[in-house]
Amino acid sequence: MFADVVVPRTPLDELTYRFAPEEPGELHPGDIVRVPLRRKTVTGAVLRVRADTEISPEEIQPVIDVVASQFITPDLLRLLRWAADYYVCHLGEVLELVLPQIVSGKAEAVTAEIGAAENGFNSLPSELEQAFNAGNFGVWVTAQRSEFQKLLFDFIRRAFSNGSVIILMPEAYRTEFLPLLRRVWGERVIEYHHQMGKKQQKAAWQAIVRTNHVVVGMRSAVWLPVRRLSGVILVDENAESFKEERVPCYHARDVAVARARFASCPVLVFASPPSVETWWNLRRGKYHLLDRVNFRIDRTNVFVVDMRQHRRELVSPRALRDLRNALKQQQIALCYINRRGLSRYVECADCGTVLKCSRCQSPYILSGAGRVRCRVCGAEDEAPERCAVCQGMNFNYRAPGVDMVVRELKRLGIECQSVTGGAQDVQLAAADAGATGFAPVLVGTRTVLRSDRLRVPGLVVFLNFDTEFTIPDFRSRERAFSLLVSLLSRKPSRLIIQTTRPEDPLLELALQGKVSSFLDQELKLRAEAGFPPYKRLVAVEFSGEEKTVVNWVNKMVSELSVLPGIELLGPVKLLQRRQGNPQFRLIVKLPANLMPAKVIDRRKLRHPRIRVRIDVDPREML
DNA sequence: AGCACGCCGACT
DNA sequence: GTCGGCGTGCTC
Repeated sequence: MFADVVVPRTPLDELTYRFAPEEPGELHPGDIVRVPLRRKTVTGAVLRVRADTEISPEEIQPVIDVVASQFITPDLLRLLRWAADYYVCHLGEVLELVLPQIVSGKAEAVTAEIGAAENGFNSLPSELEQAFNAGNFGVWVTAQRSEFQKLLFDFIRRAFSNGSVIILMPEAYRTEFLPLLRRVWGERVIEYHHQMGKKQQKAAWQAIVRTNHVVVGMRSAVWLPVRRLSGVILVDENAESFKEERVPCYHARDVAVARARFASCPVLVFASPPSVETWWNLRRGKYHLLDRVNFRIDRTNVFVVDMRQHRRELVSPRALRDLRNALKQQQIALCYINRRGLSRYVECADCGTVLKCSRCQSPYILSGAGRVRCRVCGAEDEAPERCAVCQGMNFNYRAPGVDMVVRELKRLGIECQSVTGGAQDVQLAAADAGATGFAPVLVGTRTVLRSDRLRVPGLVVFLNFDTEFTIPDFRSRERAFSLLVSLLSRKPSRLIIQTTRPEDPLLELALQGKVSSFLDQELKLRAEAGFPPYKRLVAVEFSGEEKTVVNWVNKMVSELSVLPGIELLGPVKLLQRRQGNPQFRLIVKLPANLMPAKVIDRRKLRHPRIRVRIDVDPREML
């Protein structure tokens, strides 16, 4: 008999080994086995057992022994194949996610045990209840926080009486929900994520694979080889951390849905507002909406400031007044700006000349300590005191960042501090403020908003909302809209939106809470332009010595462009980050119903001296 | 990914 | 005549 075995942490697919049925005992798909590979013994997973093979007998090695029988469940085996096909990677790379390094492949023998049956819970919406009864897959979406909180515990109870529940949520939600979950399910609630330290993570993994639990994690938890998956919950599908940056660059939402489909269990998604992809699935009846997506928004404390009236200012008089009031009342005030640093380009206030890089003529970025830096070639220089053309000494700082805002606010006599780190940073700053009785204005990029998610924010100022939706990226309008709507739904005591495009329908629809209208419009735009969800994008990145890469990319472009139904965007040379090899990025647009691996052949892209990285469903175009 | 093989230059 | 640099290619 022969077994097709996949070895984690290798860029390999199945390798065939032989076994005598009586020797290691009978082998099954999902077994964890030890096999010889080269001159070593490695641990792998059996994907398939069969009676014949095309490989010549002298090349075939025997299975050494079985570490754990039927450890990987059939639904997870299907997920492995799906993920390798979808994310255009090897099975070995996906298996690594299921059997991570920390457990070194030594999985314990497993006992299947069903969670304690629980009584006395409220019944779920009938369709969802039916799905649980019949053991059916389905995706249920809720957009209202109150509704989601009502459903959450009943969904878990219902699912947990049947097997394990995997809950995927960002850190900010975890700090809120974990204590509540622990109060009900005690020890059966287990955290699993990368912030918890290797030792703890290993202990969590071993407990989770032994018996049923309520698992709470971020994206990696979606791959856990739980005994029996009976429900998945995904909170805040717009959270950026659901997308993995390393290969395979999976999105936890998509993996969760695929996994639930193979495991035939329901998925509950809290999406406020839903993503365009989810909205499309709701519209065509693939997902079920449990409530409404639109919000009732109280506009009395929301102000849109037309910055065309205040061209030269970073902070409008209205915002300035409110920030001063907030300081006086010791209320938490947040200033949001989309960029870090001081300024993305500097121009002479007198003649309009833009400071440019001496080497490549790209606009210089003003960084701290009076220096300028080129983001294309990495050159760095002393910031000049005078304009080279007219000798003027006044400069305008366009497209300012966090540091510039801090500088400007301080000049205006506003106590403030920048927040750069994670959510904890702001919690700390807030706690600090509570202790000292003084709350400076907090200035930052997205984290500054995320931090305050769980409480009602005080004053929030969007300093330059334009940069949110004018970025040339098909997702930028969706991102800007969801940022605004999720903030509005948290009802800040006062919100100021500074923009030079107050008439943009995006703003009006957000301020009216008309989520469905916006998403419908967005779907129309995506359909017309041929973007997701109507098309699928795959980014292929090449890096290496410039000349070699250019030649190779051109060759790949000519090979890919002849394929039917394929459209190529680029290639584009990416802005260089510090020193290193130049990177080129090619975006392949394919029909949404095609599996990427059916079109993109990894082996053909390979080149000995070029690093190739494939990102399916990239988050950004650049 | 690792790891061996192999073909070239520098050294005993 | 040997050691070791890394470019190339394979793993059942």
